[in-house]
Amino acid sequence: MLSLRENISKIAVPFLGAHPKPSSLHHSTTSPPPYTDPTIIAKLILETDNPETLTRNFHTLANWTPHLVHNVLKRLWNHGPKALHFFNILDTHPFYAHSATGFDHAIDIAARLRDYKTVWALVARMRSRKLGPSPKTFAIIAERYVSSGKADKAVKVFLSMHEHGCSQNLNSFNAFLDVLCKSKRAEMAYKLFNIFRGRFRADTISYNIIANGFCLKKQTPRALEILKEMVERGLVPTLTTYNIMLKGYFRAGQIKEAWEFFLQMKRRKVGIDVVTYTTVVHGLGVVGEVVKARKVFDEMIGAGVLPSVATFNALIQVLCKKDNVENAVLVFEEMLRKGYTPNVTTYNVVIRGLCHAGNMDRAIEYMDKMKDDNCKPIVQTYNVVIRYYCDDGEIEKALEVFERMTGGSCLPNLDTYNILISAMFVRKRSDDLSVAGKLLIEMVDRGFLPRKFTFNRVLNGLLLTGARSLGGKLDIVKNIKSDYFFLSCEPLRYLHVAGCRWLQMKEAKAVNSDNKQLPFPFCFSLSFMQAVH
DNA sequence: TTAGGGTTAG
Repeated sequence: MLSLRENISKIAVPFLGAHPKPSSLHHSTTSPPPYTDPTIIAKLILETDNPETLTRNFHTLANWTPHLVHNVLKRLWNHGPKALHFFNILDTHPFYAHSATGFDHAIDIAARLRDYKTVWALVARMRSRKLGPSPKTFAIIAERYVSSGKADKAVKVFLSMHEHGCSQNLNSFNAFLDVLCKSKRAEMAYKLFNIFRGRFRADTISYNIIANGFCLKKQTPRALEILKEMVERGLVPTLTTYNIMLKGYFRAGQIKEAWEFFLQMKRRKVGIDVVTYTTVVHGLGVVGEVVKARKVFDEMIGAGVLPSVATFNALIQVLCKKDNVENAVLVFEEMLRKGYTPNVTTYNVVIRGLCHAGNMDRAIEYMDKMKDDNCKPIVQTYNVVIRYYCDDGEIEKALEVFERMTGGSCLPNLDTYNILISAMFVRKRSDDLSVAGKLLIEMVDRGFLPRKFTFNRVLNGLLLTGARSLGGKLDIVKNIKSDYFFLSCEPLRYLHVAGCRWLQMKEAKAVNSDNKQLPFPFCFSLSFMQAVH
């Protein structure tokens, strides 16, 4: 039966539950002792439910460094609540004091959880310790606001930077424009740009950012206008400017224009570089011009520009997509022969190609081979393999890979949960549905907000199989008379009223007609339901 | 985390 990682063997950690014994600390000279290994520390945090134990152990350790803390937080990225817990434990450490980078990291995590109260509390704490906040801090906060649909809020954040003791300058202005542009808000960025370009003395970089923003939206004519304006103001385009435009044409599907632009760049001797070539190889490849892409790839060496790993990745990817995986593997091997070291992206591309060709076993082989090149599968690697197993109906194998993920200390992300939960509905087995329920609980625990669709599906599935409770954490109460369901999946509560929709309730309190709080599970009065609205 | 090239899916 599926254990869903409940039975993962506990790793031996020397300081778990007791003070470290000095004699046992230096048993290994080849690998670093466990208490300096961020992976082992992250595992310990994930597996320890007792906060006092963690606090005691972490406070007795004296070897914390910003670098170590950073690496631990990185590994806990997909478990926001635990990451913040860890940050808070060290914040009260008798000797260790968090660095500015540590604060930025924690702020990023809190913002991703949309816990803005914590975000601003951290900003205040940072300031009181004279660690910032820096322009970087505000770029992080702005980015999170924009990506959760609060662009206006992001603008306010930028404009209020100085109130938090952080000065605005051209760099922070550009960084902020870039945040807006990368989130497809080029129009808004351009408006702001027009208001402030005089005050901050907008430069080529500012214009490049805006032009790239329009290119990301496939609005190449707009991008060109911006660049024209730039030249009229006496600023000189750089190679980056041209590369932005080139990529923009390819992205917008204007292949003829892109090719013409590339030829122009060569003719005008703007000093095309490896980025230019990589853009062309990739751009031609994705529209199926594989032969031409390969020709450009071969041409660059003659032109004295060496391909980078990214160039190989581009070629390998397009061969996988528009040609044949075997040819892609040949390029992968060619790359090795030439002395290049593949990176995670290289492996991800090859693995995806193999999966797509139905060659799952070889995909797994490549996943195992990654460690030869000193890289480890990342969450995207696992997601690809899990997705293809699910598509093939190999649910057990998908779950095996999922379990292996945690064993390799890689935390699942929102995609992973969405892929797996969807897959739990194909076989229509009640066992699968309870796995879906457990996955749902787990993702909520880890700070991911499931879509209503996901919630509906899981709940309806469980109702169909007659399940009413999953270990007390996910409970369903059905009131036949008024036809509503209640689902509690702490810390979220969803209420389904008369088949309408799920309402998410945050910090909602259930009360009866005497305004007395009811214990869970309970039945609602109608007035309460309206109050929830 | 001051700009451009590789992973993800239509």
